[in-house]
This record gives sequence, C-alpha cells and structure tokens, in this order.
Amino acid sequence: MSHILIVEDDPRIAAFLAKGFLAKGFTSAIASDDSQAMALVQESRFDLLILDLGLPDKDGLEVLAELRRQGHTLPIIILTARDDIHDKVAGLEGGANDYITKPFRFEELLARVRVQLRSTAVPVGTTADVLHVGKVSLNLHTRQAIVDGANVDLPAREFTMAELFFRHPGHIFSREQLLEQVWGYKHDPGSNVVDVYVGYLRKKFGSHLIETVRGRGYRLRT
Amino acid sequence: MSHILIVEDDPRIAAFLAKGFLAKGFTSAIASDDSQAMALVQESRFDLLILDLGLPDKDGLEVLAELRRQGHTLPIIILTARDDIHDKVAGLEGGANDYITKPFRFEELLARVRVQLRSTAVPVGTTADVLHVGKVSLNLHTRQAIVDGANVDLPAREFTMAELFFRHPGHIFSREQLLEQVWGYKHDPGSNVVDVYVGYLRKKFGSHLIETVRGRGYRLRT
DNA sequence: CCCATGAATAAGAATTTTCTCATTTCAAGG
DNA sequence: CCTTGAAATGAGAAAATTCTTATTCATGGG
Repeated sequence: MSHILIVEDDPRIAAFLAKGFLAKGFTSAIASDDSQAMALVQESRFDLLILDLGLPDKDGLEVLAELRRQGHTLPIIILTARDDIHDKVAGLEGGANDYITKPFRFEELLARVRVQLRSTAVPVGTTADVLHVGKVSLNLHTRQAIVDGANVDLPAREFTMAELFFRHPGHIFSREQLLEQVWGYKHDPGSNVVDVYVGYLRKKFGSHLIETVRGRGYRLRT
Repeated sequence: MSHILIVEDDPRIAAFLAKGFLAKGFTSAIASDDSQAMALVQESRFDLLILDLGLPDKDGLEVLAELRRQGHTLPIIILTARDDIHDKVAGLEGGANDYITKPFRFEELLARVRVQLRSTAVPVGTTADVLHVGKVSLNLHTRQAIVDGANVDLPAREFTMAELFFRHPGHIFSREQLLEQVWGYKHDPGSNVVDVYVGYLRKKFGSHLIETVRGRGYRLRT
C-alpha cells in the first residue's frame, strides 16, 4: 500500500492522522519540523505528503518550495488552519496538489488522498521523468541537473553521459563502453575524452558522485 | 491555451465563470444540461471540465460516472452548493479530481484549475516518445528529428522550439509566446531570434511544415 | 502601382561545446 | 622511497551553436 509522510508539529493531530491512515491500510511517518521533513524525504520514498503550514521553525510554504526545487514530484496536500484566500492561492500555485483547511473531516481528507494517489498511478512500462542519486537529480525532460536546489544546464554530451550513469547506479562502465554508448562507434580508441567528460561532470555534481575504479572504469556511487 | 467545458444550468454563474476564464487566457464552452455536456465532450477536445451537481435533468454525479465509464480521463472539478460530506466523498471517489463548494472565490477556483492542468502535463516516457506530424517525427528521447527516414540532429534551442510546435499542432504561437516558452523571460523584445529559428527549422523540416500567420505568429500545419 | 509594415534571409560576431594533447598528479607494488 | 602505469587537469584549437544586424523579399492596403 502507499506510504504517507505527515509533516505536522501538533503531536495530537499527527497521531490522529497516522492512526486514521493505518486503519485504512496506509503506512505513515511523522515529521514535526522542516528539517526532519526534508531529511525523511531524502532518505525514504513516500507516495504522498501531508503538510501543515504552521511549523515552528520554517514556514511550510518554504518546505514546499524547497521540495519542488529539488525536483520532487510527489503529491503534496496542504492541511492547515490558515483559511485566507491568498494562502490558498500561494500554496496551490506554489506546487501543492490540494489545500484543505482545518477543521476538516477525516473522510474528506481520505477521499482527497485517494484522488492524488489515483492520479499518481503510473502506467506500466513507463519510466520516471526525474532520476535521483544522492543530492543530485536529473530531469530527463529539461535535461538539467538539480544540485543543492540549483538548476545546472548540461550540454548534450555531458547529459547523455550523466543519464547513462543515473540509469545504472553502481554499475562500472569501462572507458570503451562509455565511448560506445555516449559517442557511438565511430571513435578513436586512443582518446581520453571520457576522462575529460567525467571531470566536467564532477565539477558540476561534486567530485565524489562519480568514482573511479582503477583499471576498470567509472561508477556512480549509490 | 487550455479549453474548459463549464457544465452549469444557472446562466449567470456560467457566464461569470466563462468571463473569468477568458480574462485569464482560457477558452471555454458552456453546457446547461447533461445531454449537451455529453455531446460537447464527444465532439470537441477539452482540457478540463467544471461540473455543477445540481443539473435540472440528470444528477451531475451520473454525468461524471458516464464520462469515466466512457474512458474520458480529463480532469473534472465539481463545483456545487452541496456541502454534505457524503456528497464530497461520493464525488471524489467517483472520479472527480477536485470538489469545491459554493460560495467560492474565483481565485481559488483558478488556482485549482491550474493545479489540474499542471498535473495533466504528461511526463516524458509516459506517452509515446515520438511525436509525428506529417512526414516529420520528433524523438523526445534522442532529441532527433526523422525527416524522410533520415535522422537529423537538433541543437537544444531548435529542439525546444520544435517540441513546442509538435505538442500543439495547429496552434498559433505569437513571437512573444515563443520567446517566453523557448527562451524564457529574460529576453530582449526587439530581437528576431524567433524568426531566425523558424528559418532553421524550416531548412531541416521543409519549408511548408511551419506556416506563418501574418501579424500573429507561426503555426504547425496539421 | 506604390508604400508601409511584416517576414525571410545572409553574413558574421560572440559564445559555448567538443575534443586533443601535453603535463601533472596519483596510487599500487616492489 | 621509487617506479610505473593510470588518471586528472590545464590550455587551447576546432567546431558548432546562438544571436544580432543589415538587407532583401513579400503582402495587403490605399
């Protein structure tokens, strides 16, 4: 079943939600502030996020913005006491998928959660639009990488190489394989283009993401 | 822009909505009962449907069910006076994507419409990876065009522009729209880059595929 | 037919990407 | 520590892309 992250600082509401979801067959985790939320999203995969706007530290809208900036596409439902029309519009335009004001009926929340999960159901045989490894995301559509929340443009060759690595994290590619896959068959085997391009990617992604396996080639850290 | 079907028997509300949408750049059509609604959906393609539940003849929920049974997947937003929790749950479980109760603020409706249209934007890989128009195909993954069976590489800018045209065949894009969509907001309005790039694409695709609409912009022939 | 405006094109400057080569740095084994 | 092959890097040439400017061409109205 689906896994839901509840970002809510009031422990009573959080527990109420978690219990309700459990009864309906969903699993959940609770984050009581923004940093916990961000950490949990990084390390574990959730299908949906319930977001309270009234967090102690940072505003919930900032959490929303940060998540979207990092390229996360999971559905986010804002659940808050703020009834103001400007908040609603800001939330929805800012990347939330739904906005519910307290007090609310659990049945309605549940129905809205189901709507979101329904629309997320990806047809079989299709792939995701964004590949994530560590702190770096690769948007296959815009052909940009997102590193620490910042968009980085990748030239064609660099992107092709990055995509290959991101589609096979942990796999060791020899220089010959990379030449073949990224440059095609038509190439001078005495060239060190591969080395140079690995260097380019490291400069953009950080030097630790792609590691060299001496004598064998390169590999994307998992 | 997007095309919205408003199913609403109260002509004043319908007109209010239509006017509001128009001001925001959406086009719309109005159906005042269920049979009109069904007929319009069959004959024309809408991007979104606003559905009132209190129709004179048939219940709006039946219209919803019938549309979903026929396999229509367009987003449907229920907009109704019925505030009852059971109606809400029935609507959302019955295939609606959102449920708004009257009285409502137009800004909120608009924000929710945008949420739906945003989520309709199909990620690469979920639909065919190749768009065809006439004798030209566009491979969204390899970013090549195929013209008369021959692969033609497209540089980034050309490809982005081509993709925009291919995703909306027949639609007239003004130069400003193209600048915005392909180059982003950061641009000199006195430039004729758009003209130049249309020229580049014509050179590769053949001169007749993209036609100019004098005084208005360019359009992909269907 | 002529004019005015919009559109197309040619040419080339500026910029970015791509790739090579030479040199430096590194790592493992003796 | 030294050697040696492997890997990384710096510099820059070559090539392709991107964009501007100036000019030519086309179209529709008077």
